[in-house]
Amino acid sequence: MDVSYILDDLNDAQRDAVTADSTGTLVLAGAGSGKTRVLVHRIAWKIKVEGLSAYSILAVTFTNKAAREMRGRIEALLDGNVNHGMWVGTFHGLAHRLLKAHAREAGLPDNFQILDSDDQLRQLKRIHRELELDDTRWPPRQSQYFINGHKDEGRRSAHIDDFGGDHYLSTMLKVYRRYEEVCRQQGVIDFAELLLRALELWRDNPAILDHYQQRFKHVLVDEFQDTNAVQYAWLRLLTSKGMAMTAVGDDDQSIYGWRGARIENIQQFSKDIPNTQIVRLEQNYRSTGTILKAANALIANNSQRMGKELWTKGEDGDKIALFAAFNEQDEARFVTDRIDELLRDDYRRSDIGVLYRSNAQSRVLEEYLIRAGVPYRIYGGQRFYDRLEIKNALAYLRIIALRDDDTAIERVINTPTRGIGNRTVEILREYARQHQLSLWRSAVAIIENGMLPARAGNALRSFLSLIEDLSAQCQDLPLDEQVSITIDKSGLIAFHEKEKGEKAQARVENLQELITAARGYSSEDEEAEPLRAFLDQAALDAGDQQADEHEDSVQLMTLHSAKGLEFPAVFIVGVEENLFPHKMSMEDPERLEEERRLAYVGITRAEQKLYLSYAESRRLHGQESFNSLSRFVREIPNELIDEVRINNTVTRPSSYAQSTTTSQQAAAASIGFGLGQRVLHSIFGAGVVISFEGQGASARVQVNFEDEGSKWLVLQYANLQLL
DNA sequence: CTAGCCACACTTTTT
DNA sequence: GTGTGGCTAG
Repeated sequence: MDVSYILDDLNDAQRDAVTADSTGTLVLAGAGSGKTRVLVHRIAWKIKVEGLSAYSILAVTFTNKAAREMRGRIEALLDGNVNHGMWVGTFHGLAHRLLKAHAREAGLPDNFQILDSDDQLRQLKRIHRELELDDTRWPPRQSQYFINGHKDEGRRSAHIDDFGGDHYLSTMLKVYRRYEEVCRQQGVIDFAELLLRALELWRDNPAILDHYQQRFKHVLVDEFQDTNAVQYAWLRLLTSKGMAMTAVGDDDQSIYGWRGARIENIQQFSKDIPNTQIVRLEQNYRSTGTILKAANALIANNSQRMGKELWTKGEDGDKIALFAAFNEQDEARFVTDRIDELLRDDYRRSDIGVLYRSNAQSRVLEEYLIRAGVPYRIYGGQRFYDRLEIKNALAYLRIIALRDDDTAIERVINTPTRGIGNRTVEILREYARQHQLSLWRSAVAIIENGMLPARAGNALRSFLSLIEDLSAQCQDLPLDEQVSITIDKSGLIAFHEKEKGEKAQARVENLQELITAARGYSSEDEEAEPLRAFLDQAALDAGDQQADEHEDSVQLMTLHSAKGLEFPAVFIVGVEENLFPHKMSMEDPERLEEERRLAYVGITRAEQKLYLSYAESRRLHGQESFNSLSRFVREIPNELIDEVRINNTVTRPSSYAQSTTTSQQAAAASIGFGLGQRVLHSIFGAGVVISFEGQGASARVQVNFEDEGSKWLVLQYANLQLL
């Protein structure tokens, strides 16, 4: 059999990775080095050459998009049917599949529902109210972060020590315990729970684990640097009897530490698995030599790397353009002007990516792009199935599928408003709590008992019959008609139509789009009831296909969402201290390194042209601030950078003390300090002013002290002396 | 119970 | 600048 097509067109390192015969194979795949290709070809190699059955292969990714792409490419490389029986999916999707198959053993009801982060937060808000916690002192978001953080590490409330009643910990624990209880009662599980339960399912049921261990002989993991503790433990458990595992990842592109990703898992891998072969993919097929040199130089400032240096056979290409903007408007103008120039040079709009650190930065860019008549698309942002109107529609469908879905009832019992106010819902909740019933059953009981005032009772009764009517009408109809009837009869369409503003129309359109999505939906699992399957899929898939627009447009996105993408021309805007690296991440060296990896991700998105820009003065959240050029730019060798000179603005990127512009000078004069000014503080000693913001009494300066590191000081109280 | 007003906060995001 | 949530008047 001719299998040369599997290895042709691969470089030596890629071939090593594809054909490696070790128990553990760790592929350190640099940006643009053909990572997915290696994964797909390795699967083909295992099947076609080593004779492994597709049935015994498990491939795990983080996003549905990556899973889809992998499946598509496997099909393209092998003939369509060969991959039948192969498990390819996201961690969460596979966990869901396992739990559906073994719900009882996992301690879950057969019809358990997934609680997405939005519903989780709403639930926590309710718990906070129930426990009479003051929202300002105890923000529900914090509880959410606390709970998810611990679950990502595999800890349930019972595993956490409150150190003898520490106030913060014991309060958080109280919330965590109550949350676990409510979830159990309602038969819902959140995203972190999905993974944790799947792990416990295997850990506590040796027979089930054994079944999957017999089956999966080779496990492949994509974006391995993003795995958290539970995901890694799950993989280890599955492969603990010496099955092969291939992990593909890049420690330099680990940017999700804040949501539980453990970069250490990469180092751990070769320690845990005897006979691990490490393959480095360093040849880059994406970017010019200049861009790669910049990326290499930047990332070399991080400690504790596995070590890797990108190179290309291609040309050095253009230098990196650096523009010092006067303010964020000037920066946006620079970006739009250059985009115009690129478009004149026959770049397509979709060839251009504009990346920023935080979402708030997109507004000004959008204004200027609109003014210049350049179509753009904001990539990422709110997902289709997360939109308010879509979640409302799905809530109705969920109630139709299962009356006892409390989360869904809470969401739409008074949306659109129908006279069921807080008081009535409170009575319902109380009744439900006391009698251990779902909200739906409580509502039925309360009406029968006549426990409500006439008006509220009528309102509630009409809600119940609305659902019953809807349910009866939807019986046996095709999925899209069920959706169509539901959004119409529930009054959601009318509700959103009469909302004011442009948003109203978009919301109605999204609801129409949901019908289209339902029409196009077909479950892989033909046994499952279509509505149920559709709802599960909606919970696990962001549905960004729906949000796709097809007009050729410039792509705007955060640096995080740019990971995995590439563009012939890339702009990275706002390369300023305090913004990028973000001020929330500057104190902690590990988080600073993660910011640097984010910069590395950004730079390596560019194929040919890279533009960096920063603003000497920036208005963000209504506050004006003055920041210096990002340290990340200063870590790029000078000879790779071309300073753009426009309007007599000349900048020297390599030092803090830059030429100042009039506005900065004026602001500096008004508070008495400029960037680079040496000052003396009575306690902290000598330091240098590295940025400042605000005016008058609220003016603050950031000083980098020689001994104490950098601190923000309120000017009024700091008593700084000029040196 | 609802609507309208004001205060407040605000990194990054997938499932 | 924008969205969310709490409070108050009708």
